[in-house]
Amino acid sequence: MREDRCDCRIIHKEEVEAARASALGEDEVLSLSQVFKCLGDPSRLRIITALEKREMCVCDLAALLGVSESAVSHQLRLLRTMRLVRNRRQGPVLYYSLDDAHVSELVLTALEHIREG
Amino acid sequence: MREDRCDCRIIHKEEVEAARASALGEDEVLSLSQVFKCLGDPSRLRIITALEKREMCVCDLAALLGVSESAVSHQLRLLRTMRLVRNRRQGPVLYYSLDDAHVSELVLTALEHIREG
DNA sequence: TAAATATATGAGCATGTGCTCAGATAATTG
DNA sequence: CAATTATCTGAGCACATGCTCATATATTTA
Repeated sequence: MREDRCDCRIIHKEEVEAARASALGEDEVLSLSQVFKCLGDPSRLRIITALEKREMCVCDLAALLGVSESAVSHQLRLLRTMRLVRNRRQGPVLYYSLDDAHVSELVLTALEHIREG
Repeated sequence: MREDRCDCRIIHKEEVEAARASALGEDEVLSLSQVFKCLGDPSRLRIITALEKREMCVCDLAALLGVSESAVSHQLRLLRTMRLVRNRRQGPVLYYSLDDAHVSELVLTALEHIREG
């Protein structure tokens, strides 16, 4: 859609050009947004903050959140897709834990942000 | 809904109790999710990453993203509500910039995460 | 104060999201 | 292998989200 828009409303043309030149690629912006979107849900955040301290299985997470195991399983799939959590199987039970340190770091930084409001 | 669910599906009762005891408060989880949700949109992320390097006004941001000024304005309102950006007025023009260092930090951490995939 | 510029806002609509329900899959047990 | 337990998955529905369009507000200028 960019093509059929006129430039007459641009106040600082050079700033816009500079911003466009240094902007992130479309793919990276999309991946970034998916990671944040994944964190942008209360249920998934409660899962993540629980997993910060211990690994947990699906039915325990469901009990903790007070929602169905199906719902938790759907959420965990999303979190796994974005590599925010991983699991290990022990018999029939899948134990979930955070995938790497970035996840805790993101939550911690955001917590700082809202707490200093 | 938690009350009318039986506990028979809990495998590790003590873990669940411990998790529940150390869980974040409902309000904080909600605020956290709103911050991440705010970051979880490509348009808003493009705004934020542009503002990391320079302050910009609404119409320039609209030109940069290739969307209407109205759309940008709506997004900026959300970002302002979550204290992710702030603005200063210079005559009729509002210049937007990032609100604090947490914002860049969040984006940077998430970038690291997706780049090491 | 009327006109122009820059931005904000509300309503409405198309699309996305998160849940539930029903059923499938995987691992263990008798 | 049948039954049980733990988890996964697809479909469908209620609600949220992000855009556009029309209009309102704010600031400057003539």
